[in-house]
Amino acid sequence: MDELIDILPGEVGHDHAQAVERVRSLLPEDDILYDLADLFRIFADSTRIKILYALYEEELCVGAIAQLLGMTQSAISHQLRALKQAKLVKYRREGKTIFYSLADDHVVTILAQGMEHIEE
Amino acid sequence: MDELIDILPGEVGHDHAQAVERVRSLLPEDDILYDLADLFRIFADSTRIKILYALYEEELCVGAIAQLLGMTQSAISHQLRALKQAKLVKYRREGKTIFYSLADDHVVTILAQGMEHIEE
DNA sequence: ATAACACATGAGCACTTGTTCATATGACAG
DNA sequence: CTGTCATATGAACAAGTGCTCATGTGTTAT
Repeated sequence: MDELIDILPGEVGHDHAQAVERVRSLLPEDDILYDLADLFRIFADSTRIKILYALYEEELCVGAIAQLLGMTQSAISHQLRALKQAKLVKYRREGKTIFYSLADDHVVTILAQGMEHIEE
Repeated sequence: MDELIDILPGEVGHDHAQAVERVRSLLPEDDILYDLADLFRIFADSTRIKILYALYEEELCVGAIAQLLGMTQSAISHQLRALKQAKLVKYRREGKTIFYSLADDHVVTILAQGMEHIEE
C-alpha cells in the first residue's frame, strides 16, 4: 500500500533501504535540527566566541567589550543582539550602561567541549 | 613607561581600563579562538547536523546518506569533506564503497549540549 | 582494456553573513 | 527642553557558504 519514496533521478546507485529506513526513523524532527544548526551558527564566529569568553570571566558593558576586542561599539552591539536572541547572554541596565553576562551553563559546557576537540 | 593603548577614534566613551585589562589577560590566544569558531562553523549547517546524527546511529556510506537526506551524492560528499577535515568523522573503504562514522565522542557531547540548550 | 559503479573535486552562482556608516533610542544632567 | 553619553538599529557592501553541474579518481567486473 505504501508509495515508494521518490529517489533523485540518476543520483543514488543501488539502494540502501534497510539502513536508510532505520536511521530515518531515529532522526530528530527537521525543525529541531534546524534550530540546532542555528544555535551553533552563533558560536561560528570568532568575535562572538571572544565575547562569550570575556563574559565568562566577568560581566561587562558594551563599551568595555568594544575596547577589549578593539572593535566598534556598533559591531559589538550587533553581535550582542544575536547572542541575546539565541538566549546565550542576558543583560541588566544600570543608568545609561547595560551590563551583559552569560545566560546559562550550556554556553560554558559547549565552549569547553569544543576546546577539548581542537586540543586533541 | 607604558605606551597607552590606542583607542578607536571617537568610538569608546570613557574607558573601562581595569576590567578590560583583567579580562584581556585571561582570554585564550586568538589563534585558538579562531580554531574554535571554525569548529563550530561545521556544526552550523543543518545538512551536516543531519549527517552527524545519522552517523551517530549507524555507520553509513555516501549513497545511503544522500538517499536518507534526499540530496545529491555530490552535495553530501562536499559536506563529508568538511566533516573529515574537522576530524569529526572518519572513514573506511570496502571495495568501491566508503563507510563513514563519527570520529570521537566530542561530537555527541557537543550535539547533546546544544540540544539541551534549545529544549530549555 | 573497457565499462560500470561509488565517490571526490573544481568552478560557478545564489544566498547568507559581519562589518561599517549614519542615524535612532533611551537615560541622565543641567 | 537641550545636550550628552551609552547603546541599538537599518541599509549597504565585501567576503564567505552550500548547492549544482560537469568532470575526475579509484575500484571491481567482464
